[in-house]
Order: sequence, then structure tokens, then C-alpha cells
Amino acid sequence: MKSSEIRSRYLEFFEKKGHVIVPSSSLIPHEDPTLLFTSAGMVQFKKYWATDDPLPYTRATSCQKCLRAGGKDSDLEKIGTSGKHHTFFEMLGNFSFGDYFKEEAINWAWEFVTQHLKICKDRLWVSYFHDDTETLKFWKKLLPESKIVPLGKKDNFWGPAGDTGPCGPCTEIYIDTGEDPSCQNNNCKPGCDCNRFLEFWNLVFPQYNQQSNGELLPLKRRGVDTGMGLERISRILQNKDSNYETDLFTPLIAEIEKISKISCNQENLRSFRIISDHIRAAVFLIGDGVYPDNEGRGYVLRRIIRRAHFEGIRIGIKEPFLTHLVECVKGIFEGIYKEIEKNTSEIKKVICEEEKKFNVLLSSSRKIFESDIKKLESKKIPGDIIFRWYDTYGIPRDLIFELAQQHNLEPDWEAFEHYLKKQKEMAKQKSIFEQKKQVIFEKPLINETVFTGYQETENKGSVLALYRISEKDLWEIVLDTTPFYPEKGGQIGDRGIIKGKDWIFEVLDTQIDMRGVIFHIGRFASGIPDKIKENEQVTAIVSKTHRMNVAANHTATHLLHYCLRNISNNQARQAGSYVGDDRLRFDFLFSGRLDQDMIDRIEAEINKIIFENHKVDIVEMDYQQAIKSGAVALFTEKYGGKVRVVKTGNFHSELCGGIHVNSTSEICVLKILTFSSIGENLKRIEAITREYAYMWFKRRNEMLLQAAEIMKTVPESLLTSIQRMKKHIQEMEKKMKSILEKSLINISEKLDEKKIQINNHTISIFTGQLDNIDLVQLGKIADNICSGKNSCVVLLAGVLDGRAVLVCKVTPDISTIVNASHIIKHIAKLLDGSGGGKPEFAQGSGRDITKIEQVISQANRIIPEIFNKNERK
RNA sequence: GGGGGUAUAGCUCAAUGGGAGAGCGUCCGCCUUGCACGCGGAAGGUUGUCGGUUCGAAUCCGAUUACCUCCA
Repeated sequence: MKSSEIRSRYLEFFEKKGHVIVPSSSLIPHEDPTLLFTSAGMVQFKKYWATDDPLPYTRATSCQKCLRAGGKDSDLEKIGTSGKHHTFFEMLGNFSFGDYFKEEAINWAWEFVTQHLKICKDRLWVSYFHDDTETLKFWKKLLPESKIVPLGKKDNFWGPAGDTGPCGPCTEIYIDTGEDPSCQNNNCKPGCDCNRFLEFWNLVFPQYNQQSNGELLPLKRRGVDTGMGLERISRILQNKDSNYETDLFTPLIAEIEKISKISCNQENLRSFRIISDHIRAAVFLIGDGVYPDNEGRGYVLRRIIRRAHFEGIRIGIKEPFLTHLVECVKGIFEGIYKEIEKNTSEIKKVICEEEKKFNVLLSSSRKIFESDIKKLESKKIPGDIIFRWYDTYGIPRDLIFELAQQHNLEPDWEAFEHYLKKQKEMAKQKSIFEQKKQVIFEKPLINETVFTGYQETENKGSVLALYRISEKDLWEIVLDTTPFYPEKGGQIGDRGIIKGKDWIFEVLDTQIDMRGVIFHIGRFASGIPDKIKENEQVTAIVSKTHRMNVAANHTATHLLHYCLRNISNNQARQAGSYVGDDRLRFDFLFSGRLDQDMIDRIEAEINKIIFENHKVDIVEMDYQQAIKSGAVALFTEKYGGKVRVVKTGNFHSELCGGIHVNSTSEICVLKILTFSSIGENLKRIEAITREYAYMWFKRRNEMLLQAAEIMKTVPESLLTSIQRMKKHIQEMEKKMKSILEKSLINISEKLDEKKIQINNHTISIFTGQLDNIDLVQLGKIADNICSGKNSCVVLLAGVLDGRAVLVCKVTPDISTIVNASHIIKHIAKLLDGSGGGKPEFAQGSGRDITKIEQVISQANRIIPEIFNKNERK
């Protein structure tokens, strides 16, 4: 049976049992910041078990895109060696929220597997949580007790996801794939470590709500959460030995064989598996709006692409090739996931760029490796060096392994692992230590703060918690309701004040945490923190000017995005943005070149829209409706609830949770300050608006006026004046040069020349005092005196800005005998100062200018003395 | 969020605490029928930003911003 048929049969089966077919949610769990990726089918339904709110349905079924890579449930390392793990996979599931429970779930699962998929009952086994006699009872009606295996908490009890929350027993269905020859266990059954029994369907029964003290209370809406990996069930029905031999992978394997021109065999199996697994993950991640980055989700994507690319190199592919597999992935999922079909060209581009970037890293890695191994004293590469390569430069382990082999060197992996472990521990410890917040008081069970800031900038609320960040001398206040917008979506947090009975708190920043609690960070402007009381009624007032500036920059960011897309023929794509009160920054993907002309056009267009004074309206609607109406969305999906759509005039709308102006004219004016390239195909624009733009123009104008005044002209003719002056300076410099040359002859004539004897060498010594000449010039004069001469020492001193300055030059032929640095050190000491330099050239300075004359006139006596002193040592 | 690293001319990078450089590119000139090459010359720098140590900082220290990378 084809995988696509399994997928649709499953959904149809549960639809007939009264379930609503819910489309897969995005791989990015937008509503759950505790999760890096959607790692199971239940992620989008999680909230339904915990809430009292009415639900849109109580039975659901889905085929969910999942990713397990990075974070706590990462399968990344297992890929390749195991034939049953994947980073990206599809999970078929049926769910009950306070509706049916164990009996129906078990019976339906059995019905589907045995009657619809027609898997022979004799090959099936199940396991259950040993305390869960209820489950045992239902299974006993379906298959002999000898094939129902009790297992412990580790295998058959699920959750909670964190320390608290929904959890419950589960039961799993296995298939007997035939005896594993390596298995030594006479009593082999599910739970055995060997490969005989393959678990393919997990039925979880969330029925408890775990409290922080470990107590299990009954869950409000107990229910059912099942998950069956599409890849595994396909493998079973297609009668294959691994998931990679199913129709979900074979087209990919074939395509890789075509590109690499080698066939997949036992030896290179791992590489083929990694590539075919990772390309699927990469395609779906980018399809859901993730871009390669050096942190978070983007970092996981980067690692996936790079690992796959490296395996490609391993099997002899030299050019970026992953990008050519995108079409193949698209073909496998034809008609099922629209986001890949819609974004195919973008996905190809991103993958190709990342491959190229990685190639650059690989070649620089080779250079670092080559230069570092030159310093090695033995065949063994110490662990700290390997760790530095890996940690600092990002040289992949596999590459180190191969390069070492090529150079017949032996890396000390054991020591390397030690360093890696140390880093992991450090990261963990520090992030726990991070909570340096001191709790002054805190009401138990703080929930999501009510945010009123879309409607008003001032409201009353009560104080729920107070924290102190002693390190920075800052405080944090939590209210039950607040108009302060917390930093998110690139927009910085609001500023303002909170007024209590006897105190005023200045809010410098506003942040939000995973729970949705909003923190007002700042310091007390008046009154002492002791006066603040739990539940005290306060007034929270957002700074209107700050808010206005931020709002202007945020709306301006949307306009910039809109204009960029217009001018680039829809090619530019937002990659990141920062919206502050003083400036805005916009990063976007664009492969062409940015030139001044284009920037001018964008700037002009935005200002035109500002001056035309279009209304900015904010409407709430559901996601599908918003997309249909043509709104720009940066993330592909958000299940349920309403989204906020910001409409500018009748030409642009965009999903956004941020704060905006009421009409474009409130932006006043926008000035683009910089545009630059910050990576391959990644560009950045920085701009300012409102008073900051005004101040900028004002300062520019002042500078222009000042410059004109200095040039004794008016701004209009400044350019010609400068050009004339530049020409004039060039001519002057030429003249200066010839005059300087002549005067140098005069200077050297004015200098004292004396002959001294050191170590049987006759040395000419030139001394002189030249005031008000800086060190650079003194050096040049000394150069000129020495040029063409041998056995020559020049010592120049002078007064500059009330200090004595010294320069000493020694010709190379005698610099081993007479060291300029030593001379300066000695002389500078006499002038109550210090100095030094190289044997041929040194400089210094001193405080005592009265002794300059004496030191200079006696140099012919002092210098041989220094030398003799050194000689005696 | 934490660790390591990097930031110098338009680009790629040098410079034991002591006078800011090379290669490529740009501009001008020469050579050549023309192009590529070649030869000669020139322009181009607040050494990311701010502070500290020092007689003296691109270099050392601290802070900050950006990027690279590893861990979470």
C-alpha cells in the first residue's frame, strides 16, 4: 500500500468515527515558546486538555509534520545508523478531548490495523503501563494475554512535558518482524533491546494533571492522544527492512544515486540515509519560514543542511547538490503540503546559498588545519586543539577525522569529548545561574498578563510581583493588567512610568516570558521599594512620545517591506527586523545588487506614501481569511484564534502584532541612513523617522553651514570651492616637498655633528633641538639626515605642547652596536620621562623641558657611556 | 541564554606596545590596430564604537555593536 493511501485512509477512517480532519500545523509552534519545533501530533491540541473554554470539536484527527532535531527530543545523531528514526517525519494521530477514552481508542486502533490495513493479527503484540489494568482489560478482549506485555514508567507512561501538566499511561502496538539473530534472550518480547519487535503506534491517555509536588490530580478533560509514524507503518505495509526503502524515500535515494553516479550499498548506506532524511527536513523547515542562522531554529536548519552536504562530499559529490533534490521532495508530497509547492524556488535558493557558505567554511577549515598541524610535535592531535577547531571555527568532526587520516595523524577524541562535556555543563549551569533575580514578593500562580496597550496607553492595575536585579541595580514589576507593550516581533518594549501610592517607578524596558507574563524593568524615580505592596493599586502610563516613535518606525518598516517588494519584483523577502524608537533596521533576502539609485527610489516611494496620508487600520480576522485577502504573512500558519492584520491604505496589509500609527503622515518623514550587504544575498537597510530624521537633517544642515563658513562661501558653491581647494592643496604639497628637501639641508647644517668612538667604530652623531615639531615630522627629518649615510646616529629633541619629545635614529650598519631604544630610554629618564622603540628607531618624551639643551649638547658624552655600561653587563 | 573567535583601504588579508602595509580592484598615463597581458604613477584609512592602562595602542584591559562558530 502506498504511503499516500495510508495517509488518506487513516484520516477517512477516523472521520467516519466522528473526528474532524484538522490540517497539519506549522513545524514552528508559534503558540508554544517552550518548544523549538512541533515534535508530535498533539502539539497543536495541547491546550484543549487543560482548558475549560468551549472547544470547536472534541474529536480530531490529523497527519502532522514533525521534526525532532535539537532541543530535548532530538533524534539527529541516530539518523543514518538506524533505519527507523528521522529528523522530519509525519505523524498520524487521533485525539479525544474529554470525549471517548481507552476502550474506543483501543478498539478503533485494532480495527484500523487489522481490518483496514489488513495486518495479520498473529504478528501483533501490545504493551501497557503495568498499573493500568483498565487498558489490559480492553486488550484482553482482542488478543491473547501472552502477547500483552506490561512495561514500566519509562516506556509506557507519558509526560508531563515539563515538571507539571497533563500526563498519563500509554499503550503501544508492535509488529513482530521475525527473530533477530543477534538476540540472546529466550523470552524475547516487546521491551527487549533487539530489533525483533517494531513499535509503530502509541496510544496515550492523558488523565492526570501533575502538580509541582509530584501529586497526580485527575485532569479536567481526560482524553486520547495517539501517534503512528507514517514512515514506519509504510515500511510494515510495504514489507521493507527499513523506512528508507519505502516510497517516501526511494525516489530520493534514486536521485542521489543519479547525482553521485554511485549506487547505494551497505558501505555508503549511512550517507544516503542522512542525505535523504535531512533534505526532507530542510525543505519543510524553509517551507515553514525558517532560515539558516547561528542560533535557535535557524541553527538546527543550518546543521541539517551542512551535515547532509558533507555526506554528499563523502560519496564523491563536489558541487552543491542538495538544491537539486528539492524537486524530488516536492514530488513525493505532491498535493499534500502546499507550502512547499508555493515556496519551491525560495527553498532551492536558501539551500544552495547555505551549501556555498559551507563550502567556504570547509576550505578555510582546511587552511586552519594545515597551519595548526605544523606546530604539532607528535602524531597525536591534542583534544584542546580539536575542540578549538570544532568550537571556535566550526570545523565538522567528520572533516577533522578525514583530514587527520590524510595526514596520518591521530586525534585525541577522548580528550575532545571531555572538553565538549565541560562546555555542555557550563552552558547548563550558567543558564540556571542566570536567574539572578531576587524575589521580593510574588503572588503564587501568576498567569498571562492582560495587555490593554492596543486600546490605551494608561490604565490601572494591581502589583502581583516585585523582583530585584541587584547586579544592574534594576527592578522588575509584574501587574495583572498593563498597557506596556513587551519586546517581541522585533519591536522594542514600551517605556513610561508606574505610579504607586508613595512611589514612582520609571519603566526603561518591557519584556514578556514564555507564560505571557509581562515584566516592567526599570528603577524607582521616587520613593523607596519598601513602600511597594502586594496587590497595591497603581497607574501604569506608557510614554506617548516613545510609543509614537516606535509606532512610526514599525509602520515605516511595513512600508519599507512593501516598497522593496515592489521595486524588486516581489523578490525581496524579510529576514529580520528591529524596531526601536530611535531607528529601524530591516534585513532581507535579495540576490541583486543594492545601489544608491535603488535606495533613492525606495526612499522616495516611502515618503510619497507618508505624505499622501493613508489611513492605517487594524482588523482582526482568522488566518485563512487574512491570507485570502492578500495579507503578507511572515509565518505560514497559525492554528485557531484570530490574527491581527495591519492595513495601510488600500494597497498593503500584513499580519502583525505590533503597534502602529493611525495614519502614514504620523511617520512625518523617513531617511535611509545605511544600506549594506551582511551575507550572501542578505541585505540590510537602516533608517530613521520623525524627530530623529528631523534632528539628522538639522545636524547635516548645520555641518553644511559650518563647512561653508570655514570655506568663506555659501552652501550652494561649497562643492566648487572644495574642488578648487583640493587642487590648490595638491599644488602646495608639491611645492612643500621641494621646499622641505631644501630646508632639510639647512636643518642638518644647523645640527651639531660630532665623532665618537665606540668599540673601534667611528660614529657620526647628529644632535639638535627642534621645537614645535611633532614626532612624525621629527622622524622624517631624522630619516633624511641618515639617508645615504653609514655609521650615523641622529638624536633630535624639542618642546611640544609643554613636554619634551625625543626621536633617535641609528643607521642599520651599527644598530647592533648602538641601540636607538637604549639611547632613548636613558635620555628620556634624564628628562623625567620614558620611551623606547626598535634598535634603528625610537621615540620618547619627558616632563622636564629645562634640561633639553644640556642633554643635547652632552649627547656625544652620554651615548658612549650608555654603550659602555651595556658592555660591562 | 552561555562559551570561544573575528572586526585594519572597495575586496582578501599582513603588521614581537614604537613611523599603518601587500595582493586584487578603481582612476590616470605608457605599450598595443584592438583586446588580454605588461610597465609606470595616483587616489583610497576617525584600524567597528566608547572608555581605560602607557611617554606612546591597530596591538594590552574593560564595555558595547555586528558577524562567525559551538553548546542549550
